[in-house]
Amino acid sequence: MENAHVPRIKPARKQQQRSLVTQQKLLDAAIEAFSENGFKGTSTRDIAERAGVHHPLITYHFKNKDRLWRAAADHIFREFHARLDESNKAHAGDDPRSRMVSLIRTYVRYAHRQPALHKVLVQEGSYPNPRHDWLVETHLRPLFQPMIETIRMLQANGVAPPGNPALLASMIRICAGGLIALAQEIKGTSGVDLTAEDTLEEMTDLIIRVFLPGMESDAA
Amino acid sequence: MENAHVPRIKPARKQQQRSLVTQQKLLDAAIEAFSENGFKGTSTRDIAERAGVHHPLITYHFKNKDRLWRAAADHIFREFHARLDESNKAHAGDDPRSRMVSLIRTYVRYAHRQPALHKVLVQEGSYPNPRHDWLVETHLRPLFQPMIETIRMLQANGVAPPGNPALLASMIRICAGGLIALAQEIKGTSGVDLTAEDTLEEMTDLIIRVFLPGMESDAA
DNA sequence: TAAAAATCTTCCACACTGGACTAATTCAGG
DNA sequence: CCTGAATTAGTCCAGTGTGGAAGATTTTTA
Repeated sequence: MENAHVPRIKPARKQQQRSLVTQQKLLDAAIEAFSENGFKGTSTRDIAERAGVHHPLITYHFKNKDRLWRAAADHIFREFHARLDESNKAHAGDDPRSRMVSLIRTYVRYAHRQPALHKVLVQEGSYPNPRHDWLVETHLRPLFQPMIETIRMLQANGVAPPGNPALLASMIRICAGGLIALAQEIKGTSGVDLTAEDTLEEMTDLIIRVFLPGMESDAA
Repeated sequence: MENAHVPRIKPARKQQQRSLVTQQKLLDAAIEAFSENGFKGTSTRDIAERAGVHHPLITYHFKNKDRLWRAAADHIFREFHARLDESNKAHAGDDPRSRMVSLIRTYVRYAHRQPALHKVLVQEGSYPNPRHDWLVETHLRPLFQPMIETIRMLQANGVAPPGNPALLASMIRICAGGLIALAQEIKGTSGVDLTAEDTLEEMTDLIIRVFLPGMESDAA
């Protein structure tokens, strides 16, 4: 059969279902492993084993360890970003303070479900390296700039305490994500179990009380 | 200082000076390396190279990688504890709020000089492991119990906001240490440079304003 | 159905790991 | 200034790490 008509340059076959499953398993395993042991401390064999697949599949699907790391980080942050957008849309009409409160709640909820969100950051942020730079450029800065603006507005309204808004934003973030990431340690030192839903709620309320002490003196 | 590693039997001869130097170099290098890449991610060869000594010397001076890690962590926390004691002694007569403020300042100052104080904690606290358990038992709990008590007192005085004192204490700590550990990232996302003295000062003041908003209504 | 693409499995080369072991050097104490 | 313990240098090893080659297998498409 010679159908030598227009030779399609790339037929582009569709990706198979099993491939997606394998990739997802590898991503999940990678997130877990990297968040525990950092980039250097994690072996591709460990990841493959956690995922229950043969380790050369990492090369096939993600090229190498570095790209797998980026894919994993990307996965986490995209997912988080999606939650954030949902939250923003749902509370678009609220007053600034309520919007901030929703943002904090969304953050806490996601950090609880996916502690790697913060762990990976700390693991890679401990020293200068290209992965961290990439993370800052691609995800962190876009996420934080709006938050800083919101804080600035809340300060103008007298809801948030005065001071460098970037610092304040970082504090809020680290109080939520950082504490959840250190849940193990906090349990050990003080008995407070941050994996429990009600303790999390308590923590969220405390963050709000501390960082947004002003009334929602909504006037504008 | 504890040099219980070397002489297994009777020290028929006293430890040589150069040995102490080597140990110190190894400890410093180990702190740096472990805080960057975690326990798993750090090779003894890397540590030896940073220290400028041959790697089998680690075996000679510290027996193995695990003991070197413990010695390094011990070094950091003992030093920190010493600073804390100084501070406590110097401000023993002050009112509770002033004592807390001094404690925060001491903490920030040391975390700035030795960021590994917090980095090592996060690196090892990311997943359950014997080193972390040891750290909690040996250093963290003894450090934190008094702090929680102080917070409780400040809450009674109306200086600190109400809420779980253990959570509040953890937040204060992580706002100081965690932010300093993430200085790299914060610089990248918001341009705020937490390695600069005056920015640090700003951060400290902000922490105090946020977490100890009440007047020092000293009455007792 | 059969060829071709996509996916998976089995292997290999080579670097790095923690630790053991011995030889060489330095230095404290007589 | 000699002697031997303390310390350091130099090698080695068995195990594990990474990345990739090449072949086997499954799925898609024609």
